[in-house]
Amino acid sequence: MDSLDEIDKSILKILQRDAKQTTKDIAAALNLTISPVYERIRKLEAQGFINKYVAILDQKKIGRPVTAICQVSMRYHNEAFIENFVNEIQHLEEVQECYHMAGQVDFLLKINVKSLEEYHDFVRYKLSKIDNIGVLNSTFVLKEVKHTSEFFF
Amino acid sequence: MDSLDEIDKSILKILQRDAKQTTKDIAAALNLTISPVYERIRKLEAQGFINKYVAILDQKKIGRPVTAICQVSMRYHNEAFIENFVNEIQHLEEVQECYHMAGQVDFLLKINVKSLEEYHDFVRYKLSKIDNIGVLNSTFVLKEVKHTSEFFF
DNA sequence: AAAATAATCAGTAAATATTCCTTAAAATTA
DNA sequence: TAATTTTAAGGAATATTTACTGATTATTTT
Repeated sequence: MDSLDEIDKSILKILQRDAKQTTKDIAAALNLTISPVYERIRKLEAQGFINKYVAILDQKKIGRPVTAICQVSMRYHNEAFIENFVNEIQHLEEVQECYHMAGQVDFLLKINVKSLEEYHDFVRYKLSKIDNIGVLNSTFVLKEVKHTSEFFF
Repeated sequence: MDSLDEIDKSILKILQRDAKQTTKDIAAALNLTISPVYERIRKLEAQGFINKYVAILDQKKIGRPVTAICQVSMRYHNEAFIENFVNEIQHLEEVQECYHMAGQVDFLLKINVKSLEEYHDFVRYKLSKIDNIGVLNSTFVLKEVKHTSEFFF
């Protein structure tokens, strides 16, 4: 089947915080031996509960301290324009997140760059080049109060 | 020193996509032996370029398909109220991201929940309970167009 | 050009991941 | 209820990776 019991949830909780924990460590934390924990993790991967394992970098340390939120509305709401926009966004490396929204604004984007100048270049030479963009509204993050990739259980 | 050369950047690029690649694999991709790659990774961790390694779960598969963007403005902009808000947010598991913003609105939050009903409960019984909240505006994600934790180089 | 420093290579012991088989528990069915 | 099937857990053996060492080569500094 495809549902999570309490042990599965505990494993996911741990791996969401620290994927470098060894099977041994996790087993010890859950009062189990290595084998069942190992098999459960492989199963969670195979069933698609776990998508991937990634390294999380330090935004400031790597020299990309500027985060902007950009809200975009399309001029016309044709499927072709929407599809084009969605496609173009995939190729823009500065865009970390992009959501098609309900409400006033069509898309909300989270953009990460080195500086305000780089943000300017991004908007002017990349984002604005996409066809059929109507309103485009940028605000900047003063402080990252919280940021996690964890889902709670 | 504390700056990244091209090899470091390549390593970080790889680890941001797939942290389960072995040192051997990465070494092969970069035409190096295991040792230098191994040492560089340890150094990148020690110097704080890499913060952590995490498992990324499948939002829908784990049954949490609703994402909301919630924009919050405070009634009064006292330091004490701000600090309190920031503190309270840390404890709310539904909040995946929270940014203190420049512009019209004080805070932008990304909330993840099981259902609209759960979102209602979150707003009514958790978020609204925080002192000094003025305006509170929610919009919902119709479609996640793009979402990555990668920083580009 | 010589000296000092840093990075890389190659090899090895220890730890971890992986496989396979056995046992126990739970659920299903006769 | 007992027998059967299914599922999860445990244990032991093997493969792989990690962590570390010392020697060698490249690079930088003076």
